Amino acid sequence: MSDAESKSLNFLEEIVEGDLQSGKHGGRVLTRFPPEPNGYLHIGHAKSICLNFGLGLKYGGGTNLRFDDTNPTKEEQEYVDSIEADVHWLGFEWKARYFASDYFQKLYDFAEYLITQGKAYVCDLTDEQTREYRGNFHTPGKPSPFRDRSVAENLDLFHRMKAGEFADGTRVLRAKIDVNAGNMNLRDPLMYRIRHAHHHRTGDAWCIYPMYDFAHPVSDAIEGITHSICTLEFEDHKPLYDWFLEQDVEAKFFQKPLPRQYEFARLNVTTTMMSKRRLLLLVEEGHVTGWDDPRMPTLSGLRRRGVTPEAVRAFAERVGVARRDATVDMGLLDLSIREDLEARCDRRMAVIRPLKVTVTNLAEGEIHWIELPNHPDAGRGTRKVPFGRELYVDREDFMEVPAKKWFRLAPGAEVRLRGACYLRCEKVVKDASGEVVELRCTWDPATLGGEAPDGRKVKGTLHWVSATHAVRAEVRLYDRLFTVDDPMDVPEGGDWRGTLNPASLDVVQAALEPSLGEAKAGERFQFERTGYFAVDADSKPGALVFNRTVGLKDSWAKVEAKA
RNA sequence: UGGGGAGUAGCCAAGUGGUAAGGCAGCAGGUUUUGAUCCUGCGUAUCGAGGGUUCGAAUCCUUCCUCCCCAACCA
Repeated sequence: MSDAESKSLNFLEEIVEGDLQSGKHGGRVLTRFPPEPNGYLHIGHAKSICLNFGLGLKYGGGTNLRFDDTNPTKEEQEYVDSIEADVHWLGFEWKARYFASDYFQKLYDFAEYLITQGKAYVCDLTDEQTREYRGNFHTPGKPSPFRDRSVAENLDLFHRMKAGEFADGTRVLRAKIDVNAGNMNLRDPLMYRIRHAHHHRTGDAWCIYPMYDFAHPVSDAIEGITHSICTLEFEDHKPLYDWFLEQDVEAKFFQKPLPRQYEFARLNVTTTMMSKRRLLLLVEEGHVTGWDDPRMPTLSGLRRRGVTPEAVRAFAERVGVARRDATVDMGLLDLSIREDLEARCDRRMAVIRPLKVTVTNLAEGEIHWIELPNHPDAGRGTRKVPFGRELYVDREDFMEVPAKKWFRLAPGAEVRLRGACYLRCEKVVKDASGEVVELRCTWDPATLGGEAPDGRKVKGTLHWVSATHAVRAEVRLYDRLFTVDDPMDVPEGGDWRGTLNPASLDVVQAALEPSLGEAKAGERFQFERTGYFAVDADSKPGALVFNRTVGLKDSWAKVEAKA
């Protein structure tokens, strides 16, 4: 990173630094990450987490994890657990963990206060009528016939709502603001609705639940949040956020200065989607194996694929923070992953699609154990790899009619087998259907180790595995989940599911060098010339399973594409 | 036809009146027993468009255009 880049602050950092300088919050910085526990965290949330926790860390403050659990019909403990695990995995520690439901009593007390101030009223309109009265962008709203109930009546009704006297949907508590406001959020928004539902934390203690717009600012204020950061779509909720907090005119509920909301653009990434609802559909309809399917943009999916938290954080850093809608190329995530894995992974040889090679001038049973470095950087140790008469190379590394600039195996061509020797293809064996099933080759014993004493050069170096020593493993080759940049951009009447990539998963039986036989779930390797792979949770000794985390950059593919 | 945002190279993104950072992608080389990594070089971006203010504008004013969000008893 250059100096110029490291010095430029994003607009939120500028705001925080400005507040720090003016002493607005007495030098305090407290942010919060407020997920609703109704789904798994995805890469878009990662941006928000890195932003919120990053600000807390950078300015010596902290960040609260607060579950926004105000809707009992959608939220579950399972999601609470996964979210906590994901935040920890990403590498962040919250200063405190709260639930909006921790504040149900305080919220209720404040609502009661607003009623006594004539700022809130109980409304008996049905949801349909409420919508009608609210009007739309072009027509002003009409005041609810219940708008002018007396404080005493409102108080009584509100108490009885809480006591469970009324059925779901029969009454709501509304803020009395402005039924004609251009900002629809201000047309007497709902504060409470009746829901005789079991809440994952408060059980059956409540049958009225606060709405987000009421609960969120109040929760922020209770916790003493200084900067409440959310995404752009909440921008026109800000007047409401401020309105609620400003109604505490006697300062009986909150301490000043009040928290302030700031918005940034949410993250979009090509060839995937962040909609929790649609992600859920992918799971439910079986397009993926679960929330942690390695093709999912969820943190649990990325983790299972073998992505490290460091890579995700680096990605979030690169993506930046601004207020304009943006869609980042998935390639940027790939790059961040490769960059991280390049340094940390030991190298191994694995043949993804085995093609048999017989070294005809090598005696049966003659084995050379070759010592190979674990990493280009010295000091990372070595391991031994057996070289014998029967080998496998990747089918992709052989071309019967070589293309221009093809450096790999072809009839008569000589290549290097990584760490072993020079090898020349003498004969191609095909089966009845014409498919190439074996290459008969000769090696040059003088090149043992991989270099020719006579100085002759070879352009291609191939990975290989001894067939007699190979460890078999299932390898899951993952690719983009969708075939188009924006899966939602489908023609009229089309279904986004139609853009799902039918080849997003390719399962193959690979042949690995024997040292990989001991690989444990979670371990990561670079399979030389192929990509980065992680041992899947499904993996067992004797039945190994590897996930392709990301492929290596492939400049041959580019040459080929241009031809 | 209401309210709120945003428009800087293919994708992100700095810049806040003094004459356009950086990253990614792309292109061209070099090193290389991974066509990986690494290294070097390469961009005149009508700063959405027009008009204006100014010695000077991506930055100020003005008109216009385009895109995004808002009419859940969701968050």
